[in-house]
Formats: sequence, structure tokens, C-alpha cells
Amino acid sequence: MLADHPLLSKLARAMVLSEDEIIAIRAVPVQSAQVKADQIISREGDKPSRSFLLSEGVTCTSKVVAGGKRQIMALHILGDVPDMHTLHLKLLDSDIWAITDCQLDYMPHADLRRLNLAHPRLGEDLWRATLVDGSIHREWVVNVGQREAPSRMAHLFCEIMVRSKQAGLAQDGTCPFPVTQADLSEMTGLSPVHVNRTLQALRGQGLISFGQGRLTIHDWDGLVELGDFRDDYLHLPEPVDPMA
Amino acid sequence: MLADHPLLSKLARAMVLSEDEIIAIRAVPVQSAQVKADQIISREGDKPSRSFLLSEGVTCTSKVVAGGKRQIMALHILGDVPDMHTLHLKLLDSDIWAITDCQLDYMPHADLRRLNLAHPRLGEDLWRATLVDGSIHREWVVNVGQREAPSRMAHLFCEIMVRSKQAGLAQDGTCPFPVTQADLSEMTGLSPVHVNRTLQALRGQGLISFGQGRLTIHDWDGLVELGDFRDDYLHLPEPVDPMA
DNA sequence: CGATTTATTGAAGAAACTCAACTCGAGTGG
DNA sequence: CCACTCGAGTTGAGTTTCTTCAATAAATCG
Repeated sequence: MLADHPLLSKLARAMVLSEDEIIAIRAVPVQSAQVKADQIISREGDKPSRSFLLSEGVTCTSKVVAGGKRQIMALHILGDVPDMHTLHLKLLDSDIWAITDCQLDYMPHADLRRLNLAHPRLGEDLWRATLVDGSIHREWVVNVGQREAPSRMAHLFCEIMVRSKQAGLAQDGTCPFPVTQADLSEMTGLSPVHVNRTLQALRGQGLISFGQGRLTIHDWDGLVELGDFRDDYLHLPEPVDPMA
Repeated sequence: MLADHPLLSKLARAMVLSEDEIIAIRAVPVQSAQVKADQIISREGDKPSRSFLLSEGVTCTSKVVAGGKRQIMALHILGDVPDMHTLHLKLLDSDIWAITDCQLDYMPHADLRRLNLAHPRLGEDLWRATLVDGSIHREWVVNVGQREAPSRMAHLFCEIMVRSKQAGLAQDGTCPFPVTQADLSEMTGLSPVHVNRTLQALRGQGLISFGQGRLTIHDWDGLVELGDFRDDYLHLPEPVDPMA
């Protein structure tokens, strides 16, 4: 029974844990919190003394620019730790929002540091998780910087599906994706109107369905081709079949 | 005399090192290499067994998309470790190129791991460095996703100046920036032609000079305003006056 | 010096944006 | 129960930003 601590399920997915390690992980206190959709969780400039593992819902990391528009830089789902980096960066550099109702399992930085010290293998895996976040950021720079709208959205949908599948949330090409078109526009840097039209194009080509909080991919190969998608930047521990 | 090992100068900037730590750092073997401009250093898909500290020159991290165009996701200067993440991510997820002639100080992953294990405080600081990279990636997503050309380039120039100043490379508003307009276009996701025209606009407004491998900022406040620049995402250990 | 990048310019076209109106569905409250 | 509101999605039309293509000037390098 490994699921009695949020970090256990996360870390056990990546490696076989020793008895000692399991005990140490269980010693990390967890404080759960519920957040309603569209609530801010942490604000740019905050100095959090704990990080949270997302055990239900979807959050995003975003910034507001001079004109008042907002860019979403990262999306986080079940099992992610959206603010792991605050463990070593004192000041939070972006806002973190709940896109849906969420459950957050907070863990004090002090205990996470202690865990890292006592069990370097676990520390390395937490470090690794932040590096994967960085890799995803890089791919988002590419996506927003180089791909035009249809390709850009296709790529995003591919990523969502693979990550959802890996988190155990997807089945038969369908996964939860409870975001609005306005959210999509802030993830892609496109205007809401253009997102709408691009969605229609993707639907019209029979590639996807999107709505009612769900994403369904009908033609994986087609979407991968359109989105120029390769999953290596996700650094998956093992291959994932997103359509299974 | 701390400058006899590349990691020493890097880490000593962030914290006061103990005798033990200094000895441990000195024990990390360094192998230096020279790379000519426009040479690839590491390729997407590589499995490096060492990382390098950049002790001279400029490198960038980039990817090529389906159409053959290239996006630069990160720029690295003196003191940076562009591939630190390969310490825990087996496969390199992007290409790393030398923009200018460079000197690379390679350090085996095995020794870096040993250092992390024996001196967690140093390990944390290396981790921290990768987190700052991640923060910069996030800001680049914002930059490319939301800001229009003049603002986008202004922001980039502000970042370059602050980072250069912090690395001890800038003085009186001037720093080395030996990149072509084509490089700028790949950093910003703009076409080379548009970069050229935007540069002319910035020059015309008396904000900057750029060319001959150097960047000069004439009106810091103006550039900051235009670029919507705030330096908090760089997580500077201490305030930096980029124009001093 | 010629050769080859790099920078610059003009002009036409495409992708994406803004603005504004309209539809639809899910509440909410009278 | 129905009218109303409010958020989300959709559509049309005109505009802007940026791109592409192609040609020329300037700078750099061997």
C-alpha cells in the first residue's frame, strides 16, 4: 500500500523504494487544502515555506504582462509539484492558479530538505522532476516561438494527452482537459478568436474533439504530424501509448 | 585565490565556502576544450557523461522544428553551465551550439554527483542554478508569447545586460553581445527582416546601439519600460546596476 | 582583393488581431 | 416555471503585425 502518502505514489513510479526511503517519505508531514476553480494559489513575489503536490485538479503557472494580458507558461496535473522550485528559489517568480477545483497536498520545505539530505537518491529524483519542468518550458518556447496556430495547438494537445496518460488519467484517446478556449489562448499566445477558429479547423479535419472538459484525439498520427510532436522532451521513464 | 577551478568562482559568488568544500570542489577534475564559432557542442539525443562550465564565449540551446526553422530557447554566457540538466536527465533534449569561439570546462557527472553527495549545500546551489534556468525559460515563454516585436527585443536586451553585468562582462551600459541579427531572430521567434526593422526602431528612439559584437544601452529606463522588464525572474543573489 | 556572410530596403501577401455582434447553455431569482 | 443574467463559444469584417521574396548594400574574412 504505497498510496498513503502523495510523495510515495509519485516517487514509487520512478524507482523502487527501499524500506528506509519509504519510512522517510512517510515522515514528511502533509497538509491538504482545497482550492476552488479560478482562485490564485500563490502569487509572484510570495516566499512560500512549503510546496504542494497536486492530487486533484489542474493548475497553471502564469504571468501578466504590461498590457494586462496573461501568458500561461505551464500546466500541471495530478502528481505534479507546480512550485517545487520554491524549495531553492526564495521568491516565487510567477503566479500559480487553480484552473479547476483542486486538492493540494502541502509539504514543508524544511522536511523536503531533510529528505534530500538523508536520502540523496530521492533528492535527485525531485531535482530531476524540476529538470523535466525545465525541458517542457523549453519546448513551449519552441511551440510559441515557431509553430503557427494549428501546429501549436496540436502540439499542446499531444502533450496533454501523453502526460495525462502517464498520470493514469487518459483512456482510449480521451482525457480530462477542463479548460476554456480563453485558457487555451493564454497557453498558446493566440487570441481567443483565433483559438476558436483553429479548434474548428482541427475538429473539421477529424483530429480531435474538445469540450465539456474533455479532450479526445481521433487521429493520433495526424495530430503528431501536424503538431511536429516528439515526446522525448517529456523524459518519460518508460514509453507511453497515449491512445491505449 | 579562488579562480583556480571554474566551479570555485561560480559557487563562491553565491556563498561563503568552507575549507572542506573548497577542497572537494578542487577535487572535481576539469577537462578544457575549445570550440569554434557555429560548431555544435552537443546534439539532441546525446547522452553526455559530463557537463561543461562555459568559461569563455557564448553558447545557445536550440531546437529545429518541422519546417526546418530553428528556435533558440536559451543563451549562455561566462560562468553558466548550459547542460547541467544532463546530470539527471539521461537524454539531451535540445542542441547546444557555440555562437562564438568558446572555452568549455568539462566536469564528469560522476564527480559532480559525488560532490552533491558529500556536500549537499553545494548540490543545492547547483540545483538552484538549474532552477534559475527554468525561471528564465518561463520568462522567454512570456516574451515570445505575449510581447510584440519592439517590446520583445527590448526585453531580451535588458536580460542580456543584467546577466552580463552580473558575470562581470558589462561596464557603463555596454556588454559583449556577439550575435547576428539571424541569431536574434531565432531567439525572438521573429523573421530576420523584422528583427532588422525593429532594431532600427530601437536605435532610432535612442535606446540602444547594437553591432560589432557589442550591445550598448543608452536609455535603461526607456528600454525597461518598453520591454516590460523586471529582473526578479533572474533571481539575482544581490541587486545589480546594469548601467554602472 | 574577391568571396561570402551579414545587413538593409521595398513591396506584396498571409497569419493573426481587434472589435463588435450574436448564440447558446447553465444557472439564478422573481 | 420562465425571464434574466452571465460566461463561454461563435461569426463577420476590417486592420495590424509580421512574413516572405527578392534584390541591393555593406561588412567581414581568407
